[in-house]
Amino acid sequence: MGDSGRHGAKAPGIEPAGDAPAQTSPRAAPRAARKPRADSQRNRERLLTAARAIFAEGGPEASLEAVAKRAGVGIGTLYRHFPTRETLFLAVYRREAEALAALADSLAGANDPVEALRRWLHAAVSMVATKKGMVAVLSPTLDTAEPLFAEVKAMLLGAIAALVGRAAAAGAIRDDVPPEDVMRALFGFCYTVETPDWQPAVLRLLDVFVDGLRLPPGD
Amino acid sequence: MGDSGRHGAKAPGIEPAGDAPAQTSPRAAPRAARKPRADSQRNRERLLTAARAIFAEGGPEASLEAVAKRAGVGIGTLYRHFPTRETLFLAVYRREAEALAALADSLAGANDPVEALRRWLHAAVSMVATKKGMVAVLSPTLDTAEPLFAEVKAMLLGAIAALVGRAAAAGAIRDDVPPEDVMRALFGFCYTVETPDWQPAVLRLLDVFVDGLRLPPGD
DNA sequence: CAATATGCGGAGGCACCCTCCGCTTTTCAA
DNA sequence: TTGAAAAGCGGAGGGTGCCTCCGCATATTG
Repeated sequence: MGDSGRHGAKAPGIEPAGDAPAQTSPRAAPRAARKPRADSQRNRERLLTAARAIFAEGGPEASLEAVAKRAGVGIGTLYRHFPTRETLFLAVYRREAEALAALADSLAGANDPVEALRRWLHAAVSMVATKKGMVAVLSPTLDTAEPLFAEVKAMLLGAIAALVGRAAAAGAIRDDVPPEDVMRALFGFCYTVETPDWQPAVLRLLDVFVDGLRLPPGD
Repeated sequence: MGDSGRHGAKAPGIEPAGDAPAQTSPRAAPRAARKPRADSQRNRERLLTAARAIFAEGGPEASLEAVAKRAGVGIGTLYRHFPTRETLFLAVYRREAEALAALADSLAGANDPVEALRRWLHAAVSMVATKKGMVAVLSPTLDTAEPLFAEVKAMLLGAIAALVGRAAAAGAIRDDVPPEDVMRALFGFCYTVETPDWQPAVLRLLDVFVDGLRLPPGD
């Protein structure tokens, strides 16, 4: 903890190659925003690919220097693109969260809302299956108010809330279990993923859990 | 990964101050086994106390050098008593597992076996509550065949198996959920413990889960 | 009290984290 | 096309933690 926040004001990471507002130069500075350098984008891509691979096999604690080496760039480059380990995680796993959110949308019109919830949870598990790091990354930060992850968390939470809400509105499941709890259950079940045969076990647990949510159809 | 297992043959840790068979000296070696040195025992105790405190606040990744410093001993002493981080964890948390096993025994005679299971799970949670490290320590190694933890794992698994077995035998819950799964659920729910209000949430989830295990009382 | 087994402590080698800054490459205006 | 400056690159370096090794101190024993 020495003198931090010195260079942070200048360029704390690079925009995700999206919509830069292109601040019109305020003074005698160069006219407009420059085009991002080609090598920068390329390196960013290589880092993401490398990180995905390294995290997949080494878990989320894997060495960042290994990521840089695998990407064929210097460690400094890695840190410039992704100032923290978390930034890198986020970039790697955001895509997965988007896919899950989309799936929830497509399940929104299902006939049996409980079955839809169950199916979504199963899908979430198999999505996690190939990205061993994802759970370990998201779980601890699920509630740490880490602003970076707010977006991913919100996407998943939104998906769950929609599914749970529909089922509860239909009177098919109890309505006193907040979506946060369902997410906690999902990630929790997936936590010990190192086991042989973990996947069927987790699916079974999820089924039990969903059964526990059900209400008798009568009412 | 260099030359390991060099000094391990000599004294890989110190006996837990229990029943040393006192190998009668085979050759012209000193007469009998010596009494363990007093400072050794004292240091071991101080290390355990320090570790409990450090792990409780810093999680299981906390610095072992911090533990040694807090205990007022050198880092070498720590490693002599507990050759690996896991050894230290084990020593710190074995006591908790024993308490849980005892509780399971005392619940063995309950009238309502499902309620007994539910109560035990709740108790496990509040036991974990004060030892934030315990779950994080046990979960990843639950199935890693880490021989050191086999004992603790077996204790907990035995407790769960007894409770689940009784309930299943009584026809009160489904019988196709192995005790390993229940343990996985328990630890999984507890995984994200950093949240405000995590405890009521976890208890709620466990209730839902137990409900999911139930079978209709008919049959 | 002397002898010796036993345990102590921390220096030191290694890996990783993250920052900082001189040099190279790319972009853009003229 | 060209040259200057912005943008980015790479890795040295300081810090921390892990774990080992070994000379020194001390408890135990006769």
